[in-house]
Amino acid sequence: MTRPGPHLALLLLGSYRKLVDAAVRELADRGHDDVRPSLHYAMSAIDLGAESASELGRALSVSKQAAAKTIAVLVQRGWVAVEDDTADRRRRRLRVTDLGHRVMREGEAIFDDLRKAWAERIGDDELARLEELLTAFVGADTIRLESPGWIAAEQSSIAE
Amino acid sequence: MTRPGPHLALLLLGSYRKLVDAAVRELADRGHDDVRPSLHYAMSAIDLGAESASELGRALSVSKQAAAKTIAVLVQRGWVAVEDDTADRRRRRLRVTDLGHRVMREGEAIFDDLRKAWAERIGDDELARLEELLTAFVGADTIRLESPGWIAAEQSSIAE
DNA sequence: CTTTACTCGACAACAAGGTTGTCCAATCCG
DNA sequence: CGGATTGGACAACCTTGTTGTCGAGTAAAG
Repeated sequence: MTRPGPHLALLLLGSYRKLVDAAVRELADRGHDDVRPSLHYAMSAIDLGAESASELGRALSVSKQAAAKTIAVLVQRGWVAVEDDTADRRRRRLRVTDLGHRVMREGEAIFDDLRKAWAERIGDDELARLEELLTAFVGADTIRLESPGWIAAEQSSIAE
Repeated sequence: MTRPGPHLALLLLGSYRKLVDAAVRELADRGHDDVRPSLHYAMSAIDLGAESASELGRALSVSKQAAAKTIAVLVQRGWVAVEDDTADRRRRRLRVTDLGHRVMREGEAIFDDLRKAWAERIGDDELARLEELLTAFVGADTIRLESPGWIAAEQSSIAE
């Protein structure tokens, strides 16, 4: 046992990575190579209404240039399609393809399975309690599920 | 609420980032600019016995080249000193300086404070329980505290 | 001793996922 | 209308990691 503070951070990061690594590995086994969490969240944000690169950037709390790069990857894999916007000819409208939705559904199913496996080990109520505690810490009202980067952008009012 | 599986991953990542962001910010306020967690863990690993770049790489589960880059930063900031090894003239021995130790102690104190603030919000026993659950998930026996990257390396055999 | 194998660390190129800054075309607004 | 703003492309760069290559130093046969 080391100092409790840094250890807690390590535990949180370790749990996240264990979960994500397992999901990425499992997704690869099912034929979807190299699905990064960020790609999943980007598609999710598009589905939730981020129709253009700029909007996606705002939704994910990253620059529009970063969003454009992510979109380029998604398009190249055939998970997202872009079309010209007839109403606003500057914009390029985004749409998750059927293939993209399939990848998302598989990813979600895998995460659900992993969560279930964890629940079986520590108990359903314990896991629910854990999620509750984490939610309380992260701030339930400001949580933006489509984004893995919302924390940094959030107004930082950590208890001190 | 969205699907529980992905949400859990987001909660874990979010909690980690909230904790680390707060610590980095607080450390900056105290005059230690841009202390990345990886720098802290690298110094910790050096203190724990990683005396050379190659050893540090192994301790952190990264390539020796990546370790060398981290060392370069630490040396440039005066947190780590390198000396020639008289016994093995290939090696450059690493040592955390007094200044480095001071930064580490401050970082640990801040993490402890943040943990305490969290404990006050949700209760001491609840936080302890949370740590217990996370430890169980991450795998208590394989945990390597000095490394934020041990998870990925854990079950995928050997590297380098 | 010498040869062969291995290790250490340096250097270079590159990847992922971000960041700024610049620029132009299109749209909005006063 | 004309200026301000927005959308997106392009480029350069940062961080933190990855390979690959290499020469020098050490270890271990033979």
